[in-house]
Amino acid sequence: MDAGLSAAVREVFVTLFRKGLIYRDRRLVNWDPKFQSAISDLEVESREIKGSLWHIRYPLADDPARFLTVATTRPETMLGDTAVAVHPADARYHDLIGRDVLLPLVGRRIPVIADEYSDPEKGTGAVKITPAHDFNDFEVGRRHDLPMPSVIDRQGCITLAEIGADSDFLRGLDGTDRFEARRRIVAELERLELLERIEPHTHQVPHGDRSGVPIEPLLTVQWYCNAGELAKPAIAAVEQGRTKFVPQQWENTFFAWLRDIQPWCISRQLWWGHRIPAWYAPDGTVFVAHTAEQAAADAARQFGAPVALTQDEDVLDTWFSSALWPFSTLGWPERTAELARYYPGDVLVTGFDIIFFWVARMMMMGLHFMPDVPFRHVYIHGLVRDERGQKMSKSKGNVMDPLELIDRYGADALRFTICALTGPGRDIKLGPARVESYRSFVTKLWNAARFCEMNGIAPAPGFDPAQATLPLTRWILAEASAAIEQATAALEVYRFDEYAAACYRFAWGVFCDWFLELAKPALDEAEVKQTAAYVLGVLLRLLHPAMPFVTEELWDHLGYGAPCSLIRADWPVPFAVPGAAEARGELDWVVRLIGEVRTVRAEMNVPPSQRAPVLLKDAAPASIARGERWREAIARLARASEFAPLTGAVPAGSAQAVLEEATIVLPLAGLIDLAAERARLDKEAAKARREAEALERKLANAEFVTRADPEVVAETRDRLESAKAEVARLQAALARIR
RNA sequence: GGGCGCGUAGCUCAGUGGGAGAGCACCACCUUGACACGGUGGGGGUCACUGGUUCAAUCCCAGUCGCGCCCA
Repeated sequence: MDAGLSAAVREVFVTLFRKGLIYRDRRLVNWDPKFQSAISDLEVESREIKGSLWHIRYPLADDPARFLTVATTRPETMLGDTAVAVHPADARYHDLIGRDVLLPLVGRRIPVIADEYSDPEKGTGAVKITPAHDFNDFEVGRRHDLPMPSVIDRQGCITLAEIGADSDFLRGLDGTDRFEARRRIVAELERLELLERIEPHTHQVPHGDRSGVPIEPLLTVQWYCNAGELAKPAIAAVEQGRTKFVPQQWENTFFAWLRDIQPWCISRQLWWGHRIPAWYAPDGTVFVAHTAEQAAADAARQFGAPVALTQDEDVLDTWFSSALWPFSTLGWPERTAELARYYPGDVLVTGFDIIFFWVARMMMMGLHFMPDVPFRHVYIHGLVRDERGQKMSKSKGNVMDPLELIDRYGADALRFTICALTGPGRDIKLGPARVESYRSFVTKLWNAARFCEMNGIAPAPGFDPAQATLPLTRWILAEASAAIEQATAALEVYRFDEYAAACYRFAWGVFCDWFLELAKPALDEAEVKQTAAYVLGVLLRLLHPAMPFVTEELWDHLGYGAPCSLIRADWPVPFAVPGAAEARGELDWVVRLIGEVRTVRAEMNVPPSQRAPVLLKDAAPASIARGERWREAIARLARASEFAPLTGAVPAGSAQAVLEEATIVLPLAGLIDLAAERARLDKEAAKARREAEALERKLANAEFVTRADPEVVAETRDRLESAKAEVARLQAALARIR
């Protein structure tokens, strides 16, 4: 054990012991017969077992001809029965309350008691009470002050030590395994005709989650921590928002567990772990101290002479020391500089299954000893499941080895994939196909950077986005700034999926698809090159958390900084760009123009190799001017042989599309099927008409106009105007080719 | 039994009280000057169901059905 952490553990144990928050107690524990140790409630899992409900006749002590029939799932525990309980309101058994029955096989007289634990609906309504081997029975035993003899030992075998034996049958059971004992007891009861019937019964049986064997509740002396007391500040801290769960709904899970927390059994009978700092004098007096020497000194003072002490053999539950992790790792109980700097932490990232085990315990201990919350936020992520949503498990054989995925697709691809799939409060389904598709994105970024490098694009140290003069550069810089804003906002609220999407959209859909394409003819201009380098630098910084290796490589190689400097580079912040709105208006128009032309050509099956003029009819002078400025891009990206305003009539056999006030005319006589073009325009017009009609209906509704937000009404009117205008232009276009 | 979450395009999932989205997959076309791990375009959804609130519901409320998880 690490010396520093051991010191923290001892300090915590001694302090809590002296405050009475740690104590020894004889209670029922979950005993794992395989590991030969107590385990916590959380390490117990219920498994559904197809068992039986044995109905056993318990004769009345003073009227052996009459029976009280009890139903049980564990007949072997009957040796330790000390009562039979019936519900106080159960008329069937009313006259029996207070009388005794004779415990079969054992012959002990045990009372019939009234207790609400007994459920009249279940079994026979009469339930045997074995306080030393059942948690509910233990509580009943406490309420009625019943004896609590143990009849099963730590190995899970019958022991007669506490009940004695006066028959060969009983003596023969001593030391037999609990399940073998069950068989023999059932057989003996049957022989004695005390077994009324056996009913098939499916029920939940507690199993050790690691050992896989049925848990045996055992009455033992263990060390306990008063978790109920320590939980109060932890609950308050979350209620007050000093620690916040993300997603917030997990607070319910946290509260539900802490508000109903049981005494925490912290001792374990294992050979590994922090040994309990408690020493016993020969008479059993316990001395809890930081060291053996201190304990010896305490004992000597108390007894007036030195006495031989033996240290407790048990070790502490691993979660006891884990609970101290947020401060024990920083040197506590020393008041170190690290502790001052790093406690409390900002965020704990973990899975929901750890909320009970670790998060709650770190909260309890942190608040008690520091005393402040150990972290401000607890981010609960989903589980990584296989492609079909199955939990990965070795026995199912559906475990994915991350190293194997990394070998195949790269660490960046795997990391970005998980980031992109991590929605709020949801498990993720991961498979090779998903990783493969995001690998394409890594490659895309790599190729974009390679293209930049080939064109001599290199970071310009003094570059200032505010000095940009061109529509193209102003536009991409404004887009970059918006991407920074989106990515940052997403990360701040732990929306890793939105962060990944914002980066993906900007890098691929804007930077690669449009900026680089539009910049191609202008790559000899310094401002364009510098802007490209600047924006690529923004992208590398934005993507670095999700794609550390590729971004780092490009950062170094392209000269953004020294090797390994990207991780320390400042996170990009949004910036102002002069004339951004105008630039965006222009570029959006160009993109839409090219898009419209592409759509029409593709739908009319015009092959890209077939160039055709792009003519603008009824276009405003500003639109014509815009088109002139982007003549080259329109030619290259819209496969235009020329770009010009249309004067005069639309040539026969033209395809048409509407862009705002203008109609795009593509003279494609002989290349397209005019009937198909008419059908296409018809479809477009019908769509626009449906839209216009829906908006008209809405505006015709007086309630809508008077009660809806005026802004919504105005926006609806605008939309109706443009829909109607589009219908008119499409109809005009149709009329020309009829 | 109590609690939480989920049902939106073929798949995986975002989403918002007012125009249904993305990625992948699919179909068609394309060796257009980084990228076929690519480019361009396209088809595809009664937003599980039933009621209610509202001028307006995929979104809010109630219930039903189905799925998952936690606790007992």
